[in-house]
Amino acid sequence: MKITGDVDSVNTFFLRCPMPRPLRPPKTGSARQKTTRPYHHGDLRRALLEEAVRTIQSDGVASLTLRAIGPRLGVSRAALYRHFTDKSALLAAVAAEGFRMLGAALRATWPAAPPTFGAFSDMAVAYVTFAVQHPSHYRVMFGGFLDPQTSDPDLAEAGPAAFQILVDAIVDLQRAQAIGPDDPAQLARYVWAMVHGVAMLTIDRQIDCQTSEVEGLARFAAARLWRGIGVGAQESGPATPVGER
Amino acid sequence: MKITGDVDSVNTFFLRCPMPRPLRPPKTGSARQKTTRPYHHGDLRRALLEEAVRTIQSDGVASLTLRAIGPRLGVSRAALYRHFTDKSALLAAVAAEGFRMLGAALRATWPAAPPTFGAFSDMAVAYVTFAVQHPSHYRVMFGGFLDPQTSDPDLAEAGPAAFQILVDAIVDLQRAQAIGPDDPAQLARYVWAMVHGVAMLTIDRQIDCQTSEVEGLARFAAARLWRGIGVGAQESGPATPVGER
DNA sequence: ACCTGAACACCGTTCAAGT
DNA sequence: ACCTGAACACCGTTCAAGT
Repeated sequence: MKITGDVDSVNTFFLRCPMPRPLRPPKTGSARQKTTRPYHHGDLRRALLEEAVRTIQSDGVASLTLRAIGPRLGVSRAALYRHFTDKSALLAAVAAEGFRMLGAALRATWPAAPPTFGAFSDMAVAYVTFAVQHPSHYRVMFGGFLDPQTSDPDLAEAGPAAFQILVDAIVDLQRAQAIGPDDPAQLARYVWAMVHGVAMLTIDRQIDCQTSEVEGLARFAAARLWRGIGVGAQESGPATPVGER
Repeated sequence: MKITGDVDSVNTFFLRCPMPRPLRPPKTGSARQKTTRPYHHGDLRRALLEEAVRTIQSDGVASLTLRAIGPRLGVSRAALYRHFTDKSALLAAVAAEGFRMLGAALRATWPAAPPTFGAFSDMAVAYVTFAVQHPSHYRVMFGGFLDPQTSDPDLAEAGPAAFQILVDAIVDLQRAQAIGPDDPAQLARYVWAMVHGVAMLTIDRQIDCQTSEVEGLARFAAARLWRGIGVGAQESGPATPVGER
């Protein structure tokens, strides 16, 4: 078998993206204001969670250290263990928060009625956009850091709840006869895998990371997805969606 | 907006999979045979690489420790640094090996001629199957452990080479007029995101992990993908592919 | 109730010294 | 050339003791 296709194309979009990994922002004075609340912190749990997300955002999950985050808030390093039993509990809390945010973003795109291709496409874009705008949350949610079996109850509820929105949307579309009668669970897995794949490859910097281009790919994907699963699909989805280059 | 869809369905396939995380196999006698080669090891680099993959397979990437792997081969812990400059170099080597294996698996499914839906579907299945059979490699390749910018040259070549096979297949299909004239790069991103999504969600245990069911989903996805991107697609792809439940 | 400081058992990595 | 043993600067986590 001969390899023929345009060899250049791969180098133009695989492993390219000039955006540098953002550096930790300079420490502001507020990071050490133990003067105002030397003891009982207002909402230390919340503050620790936010500081953890901030750290992941700037340095990556790998270099998140529980030792550093307490002191950065003007608190001892053991203080964190009053609010999170261990590192995986902290990550589970980040993931649960992420699933809740993702769920809200998806829900916001879905109209009461009628379900349309436009709304479906918007939901796909919303999914990918969430991942691009909150890569720290997304990577914790899907980076394999969490034990998928026995996590904390908060996470065990938030994950499925977010996914259910996708299932519900598909059921809505089926009821409106906008898509065929395939097993909705299988369809949901298919659609989920699609948006998840785009999201993951994007935040891993393996496809374009510019927001506009990502939306273009998401809309392209949604249109192809629709033409694939739609009834009389050849004409109901846009042939050449926005964002194509 | 009211949540209506069958609530049960989510619990039946989100976060389910009884298969326990495999435990480290009991140490065999061969793991400590420093008697045969007390000094100059035959191919220590290769042995270290394999031991690392074995460790990731059983304990996960997170608990891969460079200290442990040398001694497990009957060698001091610093010996590894003669062959890999640091941990990320070791992971890069695992990833490069994985990309080469993946490339070979994909190439094997693609016939010299003519390109068909069957071959396209086989390639999708081969991609997902590779990930399921080599989850350690796959997670290192796509888990965000590697710096996508400046990795070692071996990896920088192997990754794009594997991806190019996908691009070439799409170009072949376009030349045979089996799929439409969309930008092949965009199509390749789309197809790649699809199989990557299925692969990732599967090895993260977020969708079914039984091999037969995964193949079913992969074939389902390939069929829907095809109906979406195929010319006169409604009749050229199988309406109800193998493995649907 | 919530926090602190010191401690324990780990890491990745280095380096003078050995063969 | 390749390997070793000890060392350094880190981790996550615990725990008696403080307020």
